[in-house]
Amino acid sequence: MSWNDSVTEPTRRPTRSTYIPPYLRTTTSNNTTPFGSQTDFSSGPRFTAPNRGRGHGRGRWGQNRQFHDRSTNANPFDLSEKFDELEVVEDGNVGQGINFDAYEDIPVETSGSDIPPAVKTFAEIDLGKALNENIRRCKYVRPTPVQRHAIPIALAGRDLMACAQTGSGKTAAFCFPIISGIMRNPKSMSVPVWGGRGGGGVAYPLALILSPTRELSCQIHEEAKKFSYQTGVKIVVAYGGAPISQQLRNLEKGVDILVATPGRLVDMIERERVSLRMIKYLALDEADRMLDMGFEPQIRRIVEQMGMPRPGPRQTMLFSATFPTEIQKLASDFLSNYIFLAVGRVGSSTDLIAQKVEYVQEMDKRNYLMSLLHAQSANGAYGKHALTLVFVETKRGADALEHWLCMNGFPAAAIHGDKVQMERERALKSFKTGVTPLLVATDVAARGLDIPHVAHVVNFDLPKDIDDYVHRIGRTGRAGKSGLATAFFSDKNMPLAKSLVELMLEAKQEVPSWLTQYAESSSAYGSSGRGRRYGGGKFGGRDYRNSSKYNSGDDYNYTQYADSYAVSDSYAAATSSAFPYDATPNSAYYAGGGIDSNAVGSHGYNFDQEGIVASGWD
DNA sequence: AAAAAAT
Repeated sequence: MSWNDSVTEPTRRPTRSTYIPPYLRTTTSNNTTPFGSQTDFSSGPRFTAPNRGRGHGRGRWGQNRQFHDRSTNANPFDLSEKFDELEVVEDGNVGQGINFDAYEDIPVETSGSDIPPAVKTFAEIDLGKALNENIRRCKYVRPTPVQRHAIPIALAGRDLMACAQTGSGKTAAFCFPIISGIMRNPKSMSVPVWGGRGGGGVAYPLALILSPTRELSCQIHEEAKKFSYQTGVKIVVAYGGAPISQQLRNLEKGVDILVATPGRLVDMIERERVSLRMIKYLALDEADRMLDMGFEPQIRRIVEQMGMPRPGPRQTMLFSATFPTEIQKLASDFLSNYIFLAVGRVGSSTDLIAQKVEYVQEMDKRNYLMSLLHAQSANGAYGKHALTLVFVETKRGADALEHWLCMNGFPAAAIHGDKVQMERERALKSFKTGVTPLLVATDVAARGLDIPHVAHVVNFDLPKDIDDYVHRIGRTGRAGKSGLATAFFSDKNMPLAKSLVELMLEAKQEVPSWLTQYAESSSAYGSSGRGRRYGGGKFGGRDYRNSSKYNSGDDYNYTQYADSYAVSDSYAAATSSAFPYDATPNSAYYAGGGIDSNAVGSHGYNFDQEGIVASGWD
């Protein structure tokens, strides 16, 4: 079945309010650069037009063109922040650092009608030459489990609600099909928006990717640029806190995929600089977050009231590591005959993250953290190769703890929503580069951010919601590497006890007996997060449509099975461009320079569970 | 109750 059978072919983008230079009105399908050869720009009617407008008029075309070329053709695979002594692994050695065992028998649940079968290799999917080349450049050898299932579904034009563990390659799972789909319809590909009198024209992106934080949008943009290198597919990012002018200029150069945070996008739509009329692909990253109480009205407005095509003509993909039932119900408004996909233990952390919970009184938290950091430091598990991310509850608390840590000789940065964007980015960068191997963060950093070398996540203040906990600890243990998560549990956290215990049991973690007792007594309050999963260690039943009161459909398939991945055939985790450090063997993480679990707390930790590399753990 | 997201 061809693409066009299942999805309405987009018409040519409107030209009423945009001017498309004649030489761009027909593009060939195999252009490897967005504009074809440079000679196209050596002459032509566009240069004969007088300068006008705001100085971005026709006379600037040549300059814009050059600038654009430089920005899009710059090789995105160069890693500016690569740590010196680590090298990108060569082809053939990829996978060396992956904990293959952890991905054996990974549970997979799919439900919905006519589910396209999963693939085992990228070669089985025809993503096209340019994308295949980029997959090679990214050193992705095999698709990750979520990619194996999600990509065929997306390529078949189907709507998708996908749950996959943190750090399992979700970004690529929705980017590849979008880029591939856009390339299959070269006629619809974007051309520069004509900057007319009174300020710019309207950009008509074909795909929209929304995410809940600015930093995450940036990260998705960076990833997507790698995936779309030399495909001619143009990707622009738009988010708040940065001058809108440059973002608007980027839009004028043409946009196929717009990555955005909601507020700035709405602003641009209201300014009539972006139209959603031509959107064919919509992806919500961290979809449950996007649809929770604070965000939902804004997202609903964007998706339902700002000119975007309806589900059906539009293909919608929702991704998250967690998907509460109530949110699934909300999300189904945006979807049409969708497939539900869950890879890994839904809403659980990966087995790669060792979770510890310490009982610490509020007043003792700082001292406890200090001793923990000293122990790490003495163990060599502190520094730019072993970053520690500390989550706190409030913005004020983040500033206070950052200050206190610095005063006590631990260079820390802090990131939260009260900082201006430049400070936020500076904090993140100094953390990533190891200038400050400590980052104190609010939930702004809880989701999606991929920071290599986060060896330890400390929940200085535990979140109220177990899902937030899942996302927070997911900042470590990424791309098949193991990590450590330590939580400071105080009396305030009683309501979380039950769901925390359930989660830890599901992840085969050792649960302290005091916590089990708390969980049992707190269950009297009837509170278990939203009380919906982690029960009985059984997997499945996550698609709310499968609960009996919803399941009345006839042509409805429900599949629950364990994907068996032979060890040697296991996946090469998302690799080098995004995660340039996979050459580091897992064991080395704990054996040298890593966290020795016995060194980080007052109690000896005796982990002996699957999924954790034994070395260093005794 | 907090956090995030436009100016």
